[in-house]
Amino acid sequence: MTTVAASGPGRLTQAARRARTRGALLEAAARGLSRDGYANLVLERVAREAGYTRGALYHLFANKEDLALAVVGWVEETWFAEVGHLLADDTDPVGALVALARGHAVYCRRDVARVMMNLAVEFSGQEHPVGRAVESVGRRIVADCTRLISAGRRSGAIPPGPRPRLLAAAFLGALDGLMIHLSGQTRFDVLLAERVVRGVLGLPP
Amino acid sequence: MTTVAASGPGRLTQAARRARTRGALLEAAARGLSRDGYANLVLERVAREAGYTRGALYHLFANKEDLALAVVGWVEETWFAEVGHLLADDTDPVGALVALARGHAVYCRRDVARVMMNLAVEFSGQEHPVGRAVESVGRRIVADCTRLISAGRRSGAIPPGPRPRLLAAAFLGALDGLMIHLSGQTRFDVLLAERVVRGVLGLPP
DNA sequence: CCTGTAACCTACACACATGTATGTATGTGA
DNA sequence: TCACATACATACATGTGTGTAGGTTACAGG
Repeated sequence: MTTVAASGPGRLTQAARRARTRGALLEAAARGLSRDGYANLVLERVAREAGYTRGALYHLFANKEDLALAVVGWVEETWFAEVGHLLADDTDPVGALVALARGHAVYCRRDVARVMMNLAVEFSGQEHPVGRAVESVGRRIVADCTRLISAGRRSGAIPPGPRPRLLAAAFLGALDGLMIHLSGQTRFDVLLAERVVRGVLGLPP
Repeated sequence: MTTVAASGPGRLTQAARRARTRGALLEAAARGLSRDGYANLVLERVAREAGYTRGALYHLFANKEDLALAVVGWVEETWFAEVGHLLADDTDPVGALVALARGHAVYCRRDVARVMMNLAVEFSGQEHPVGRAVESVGRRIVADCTRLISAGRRSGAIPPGPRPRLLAAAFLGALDGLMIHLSGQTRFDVLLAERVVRGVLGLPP
């Protein structure tokens, strides 16, 4: 019982405390980035919302940039775990793309979903590590979608048109824009997301 | 010739000087807002890009907020002059909406187009005069589109689905997202914009 | 010309947010 | 229980950007 360290009710091991604090700060930072973006994000507020001070924040993260990068990584992980895995199904490309759109719509019901879109817009055209990280995630998703669209073209399920790479970017952009403007509206989000995919791909309703 | 004031080559009347300087500052600010958004916009750089100093800027505009509001007003004007007037045509609702999408795609080829999207994202959920101005423009366009969609529903040109107000917001959101992710790509932008409209409205390709 | 006014620039004061350095309490292992 | 490391708070230094005040040049009317 030396390593477990007297697991009383309020007693936590160092690693557990660290993980809990880090998680709270990450979550608060994600909410903050969703609301205010990177430039307007003030670390004092992030720390306070998590129940700590900036001291704790700078103990867990090197700086503001490092914190934002951690949030991006965290969002990327959860997104791929909940939605992105649908992109692995190569047997039914159109079905997978539609499922992705529907899944993304559901994912976007959380406020955290705005993080990536916010940062993508804020850093577009800039040379900033956070912007690069966001773009990297975007490129990864675009690449997966491109593969599916190409497969759909070969099988004849998707009609001819712009090349797959461009179509994938267009599809994801339109989907993102849709979800942004529909924030809070959970009644028809899935239906509209599906309509957008089919529309961009040139499929009938 | 007292009022015209010796119109030599370099000689300008006061009002003309003022208008020219104001225009240059507005244009530089619009480019700046397109690139950096509001928070990251630094007035020193805006003034320098226009060929002046911050002194001139503060002589022409009350403050940063006032400058941004002027830019929003300017973009609103040019957009309605070039694209928005298409919304007045009530005889063919679907045709008008498609024309709007195509026109918006062309309009978005300019970098200035990102201004509204940038500011909308940055101030979404905030209580800021600039954000309110942007939202006001958005509401105006949504209202016009809603009217057209309702007309299309009544005439049977648009199939049933979510209520017109929501459909209009979805359509414009998807269109904006599309144009953002397609920036620079002028080869298929119009085609894809049209596909998005038809898709969201539930029309066949 | 010559005086007032408008356009514009330079210099300064202030606010605010980041990052760092230092201090304190709590957990960890011998 | 003692020495040490870790989690976290407080206080300070610095940079950067906005807004303002005081000058300088160009225009306008008598």
